[in-house]
Amino acid sequence: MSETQTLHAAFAAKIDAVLEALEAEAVLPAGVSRSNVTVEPPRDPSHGDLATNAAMVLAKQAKTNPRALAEKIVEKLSDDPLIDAAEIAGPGFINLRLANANWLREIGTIAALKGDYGRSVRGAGRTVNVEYVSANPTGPMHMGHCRGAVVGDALAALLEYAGHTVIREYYVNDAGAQVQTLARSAHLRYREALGEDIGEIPEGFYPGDYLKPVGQKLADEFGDAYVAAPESEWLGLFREKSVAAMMDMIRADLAMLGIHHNVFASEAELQAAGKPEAAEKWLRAHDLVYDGVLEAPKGKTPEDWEPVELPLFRSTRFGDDQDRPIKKSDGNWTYFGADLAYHMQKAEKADELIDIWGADHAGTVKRIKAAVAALSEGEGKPIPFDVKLVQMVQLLRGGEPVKMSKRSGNFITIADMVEEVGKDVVRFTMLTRKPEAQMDFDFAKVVEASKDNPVFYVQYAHARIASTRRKAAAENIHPADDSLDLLGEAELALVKLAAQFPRQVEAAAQAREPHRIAFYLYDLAAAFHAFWNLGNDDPSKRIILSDKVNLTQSRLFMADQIGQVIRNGLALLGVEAVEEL
RNA sequence: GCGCCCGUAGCUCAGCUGGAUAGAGCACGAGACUUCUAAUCUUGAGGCCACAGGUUCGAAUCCUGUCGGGCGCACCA
Repeated sequence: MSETQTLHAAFAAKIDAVLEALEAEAVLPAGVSRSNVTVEPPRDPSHGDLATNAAMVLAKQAKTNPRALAEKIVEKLSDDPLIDAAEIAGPGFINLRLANANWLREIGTIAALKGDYGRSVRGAGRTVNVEYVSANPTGPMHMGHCRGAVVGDALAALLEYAGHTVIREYYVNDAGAQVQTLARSAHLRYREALGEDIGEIPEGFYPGDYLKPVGQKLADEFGDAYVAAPESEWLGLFREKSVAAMMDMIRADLAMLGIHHNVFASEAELQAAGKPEAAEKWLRAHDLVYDGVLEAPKGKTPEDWEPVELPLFRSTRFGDDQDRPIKKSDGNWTYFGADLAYHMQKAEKADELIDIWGADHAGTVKRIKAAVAALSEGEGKPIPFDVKLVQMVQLLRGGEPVKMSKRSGNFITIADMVEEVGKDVVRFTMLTRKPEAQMDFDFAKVVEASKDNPVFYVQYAHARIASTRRKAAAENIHPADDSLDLLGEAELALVKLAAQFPRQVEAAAQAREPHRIAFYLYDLAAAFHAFWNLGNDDPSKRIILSDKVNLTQSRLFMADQIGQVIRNGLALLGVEAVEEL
């Protein structure tokens, strides 16, 4: 065990070694799968510090009963000096009571590892591409994008912390009809900037004021050169310029949330490089694309529906309800056709792909998963691919829904939100709910400085620790670790919870669920507040005791490490750890 | 009609990929401020985990069906 191995890692390894040994003794069959074995703190603390289900999970494979197997495991653990007691309980749990030295040592481990306490190598450097946001470059970021942006960003940070190499990617849909509309809308604003009265923005154009500066810039750059020119002369140019302007705006919006992507992948470039053609060719060669006619949609048949022959991808082979067109009848690629090629492109540089989508795209998950399965399995290296859907957020203000109208360009933007309630509130609130459940976001509630608001609660715990340190420093007492053995049960209980952080990181990363970190931090903060308040009833339990310098130094040192864990967790969520409120 | 997500305390939500007696916050009842920040804490009450079957040593968790809520169901993105 190295100096800086976390307690969690050490005991997981210990159990693993025992099982390995039992395998060598043929108590367990060779090559038995240990993936279901867990080592974790039991819910009920009276059951000890750690519990493992190893005996129950492996009993069947070992052709014995759980308790008999548990005895063999306990036998190997009982002479370990770091374990005070190993007991078999219930149906075959093994409960471990750890020597206090473990926890005192863990305080030192946190202090030594600092910002790296909780960092894991579990990901083994495997490259994961997380694609998130990918909002169309036709306007500012609005609320609909916010949750996916925050969840994707926190997930990326979490995976990185868990030992993966992470590519944060944004797919820029700069090739479809929507960006042509953008270009035409920008052309209107361009004429407006040159003094023309354009009146009401017509139906079918983007009406938002955010295009005015774009028009002005185009006017400054090109004068009146394109006012009367045919569309063919300016459409491409204006598209490029206005998309670039939109992306600048989007990047600025994302920066307000603390989000920065590594890669902005252009759909137009993807198409210019002939990637969709290459994908189609490959799929046709493997009989996964054929020319066929779609059935009329069931339930409601559109009036203008007519059967047309199109190149179809056999997504039904992979569980989709219908084969899906990759090209439109006008010869352009469908969104799906290009997206399929795009995923192939992402897979070239990653071992694993994750997409974060809004729930309104749920209907297209099957086809894209089918496509990735087809492309990667066909090439003999299946790429794990996951689409995480984030559900809708309903905006409220004092319980009343906030009205928005997309048509008039009147919607709540991310910039509005961050300005009103702050980045930390937006991020933390979005992360204190599992993404697949719908959520309400009430402007009135999230800014309340305590009640329904976990952000302040967690930050307050961190601020209290900082304030205590300042207060002690004024008395010339500073944190020190040379007499940690003065710490009692109350402190150790807190340390035990903090020691769970590395395990929480691994579990959250494996499940791809950053919200678990938020809930864990809430629990840790609650434990700290409770610890703090012990000093109200019993002054000897206060952290600062002027007449007991050694104990004070130790408590300060311990508290600092709790603060460190809170900082590490908040960093994963992209939330500031403040020194005072 | 079909697909996906959700349904856990009065309300808002967790529940660690199937574990031991299902947990927090708010609200409600009872308490703790000459303080290291009471922006906090202690304590009580509150549950047929939507419903019905199934899988097994064991289910809130997995499977099937029913009911209820949300989202989607073009060659749109």
